[in-house]
Amino acid sequence: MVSTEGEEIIVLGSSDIDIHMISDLFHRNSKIYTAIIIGECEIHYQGRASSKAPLGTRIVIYKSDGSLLVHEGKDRDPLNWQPPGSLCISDADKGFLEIRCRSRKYGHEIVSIRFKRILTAIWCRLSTKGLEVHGTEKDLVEMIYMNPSVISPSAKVIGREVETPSGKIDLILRDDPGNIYVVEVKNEKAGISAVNQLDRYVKYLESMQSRSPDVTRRIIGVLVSNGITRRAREALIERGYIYIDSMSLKIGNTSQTLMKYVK
Amino acid sequence: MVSTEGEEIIVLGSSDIDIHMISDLFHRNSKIYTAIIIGECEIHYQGRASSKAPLGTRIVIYKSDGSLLVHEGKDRDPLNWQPPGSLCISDADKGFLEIRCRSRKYGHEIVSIRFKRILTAIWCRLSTKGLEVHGTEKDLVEMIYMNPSVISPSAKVIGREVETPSGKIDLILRDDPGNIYVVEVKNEKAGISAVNQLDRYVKYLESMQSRSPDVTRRIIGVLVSNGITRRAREALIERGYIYIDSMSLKIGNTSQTLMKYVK
DNA sequence: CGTGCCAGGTGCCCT
DNA sequence: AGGGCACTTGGCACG
Repeated sequence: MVSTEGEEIIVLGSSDIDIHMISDLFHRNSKIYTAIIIGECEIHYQGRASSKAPLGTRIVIYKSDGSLLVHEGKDRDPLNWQPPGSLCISDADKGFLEIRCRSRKYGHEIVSIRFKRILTAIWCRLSTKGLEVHGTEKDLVEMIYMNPSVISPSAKVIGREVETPSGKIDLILRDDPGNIYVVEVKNEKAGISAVNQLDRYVKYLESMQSRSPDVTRRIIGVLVSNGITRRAREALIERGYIYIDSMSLKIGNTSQTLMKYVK
Repeated sequence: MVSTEGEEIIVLGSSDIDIHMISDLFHRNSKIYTAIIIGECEIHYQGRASSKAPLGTRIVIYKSDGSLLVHEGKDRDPLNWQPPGSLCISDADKGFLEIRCRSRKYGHEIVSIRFKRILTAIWCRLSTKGLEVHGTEKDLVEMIYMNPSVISPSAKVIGREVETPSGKIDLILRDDPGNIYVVEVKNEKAGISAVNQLDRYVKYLESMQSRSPDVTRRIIGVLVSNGITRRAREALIERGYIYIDSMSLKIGNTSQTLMKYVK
């Protein structure tokens, strides 16, 4: 058994493996420590869907927040998992370590891991700091919100995160001629669904407008995204909407306007 | 240094830590072995977005398929990562281990991990078997495809995965009276977007039909899903479409029909 | 807590 | 390789 500096980390090598000890550590440490067990195991999952993984060598991680991950030697995503807040019970019966993990969020979900052989088992305290990501869609919306003239020189923001029956509209602008801009922002390459989404918003505003026909304004759909697929662009053009590549905004070209598109 | 059975696994405890050795093993083993390093590190990410993680204790996993994961003590998803096929370069300069990982898929993406302290480092061969998941949407579509009478007693399948400008229609059925059923299947709880999607398909088929007005059939939107949100249900009803809970199908109640909804 | 929706989404399958 | 889409999506923010 290899142990370091006041149980900051506990590492059990293959020569130290005792499944009763592991099972014991597993239960005792789970509130504070993250457990990492590497070994040959079979996995059964039953819940929203179901799966069965044959015997294979995998990494099992049980975090102190109650999330369970089972990783193989490929892919970013775990082979099997259980969401945060799940409860694992380990069991050393019949000479094999078995871990059963129940989800709290999805009451009926269960992952069972049966180890045929354990190569190493580790307990350690990991940080839970998280991080801030920049350059996200929210930032892009914020940028346009602070500088709506990138859409049209005289445009002012008249709405943000506006609720509709079909979803929330990122931004609504109005320029001096009275045109209304419905702006949908995607931080990624826009596909058909983005155009559909924008279309819904425009249609909704048009239907609202038709209920009070005293003021009738032109409603212009604007899609701001980091690229657009061919079919999406076709659908956008067919509906008479406008596409703006987000890169042309990000590089600070704030003088670029949409006036050339508006007759 | 703890090593077992012909390098099936290599475990370096804190007393064995030599960052030059680790850097060396990191480069030498990356094609076959998955590397797991636990220690205090700072992380910088720059790519589609950007992030910076302060000093914290984390697990770094570099899989043999070239995917990189950095996990903290919470959440199912990694704090930082790099997709499969990425290339990591480790560096032991200035007394600190630094790992830089570049994505092939997103050429400009880079994750840099700078270790202040390493608690343990492990190399092992993991399986890459994957698994088959059952109970997915595809299974549900297949089930209805094989047994369309669950939608309407006389219904026959006349289309599957039918391409439209707004996306693919899961199933199209026709019953003896000539009604057309546009079936959208969701394996999860359906929200507004699902209703919008269904609405698009129906509208599209209606527009197709209006082009050839010799045959005019009633087109009925059907949403099959595992639950539905309140607003989605309202929108569905307002448009005159039909909701079927997928559970009522899964439990084998194949005699249940929709005739009560069809006038 | 339900609902809606973005995500550095990822992974799969199709053309 | 690009596109469309499901996912045991996860995670967050808001009513």
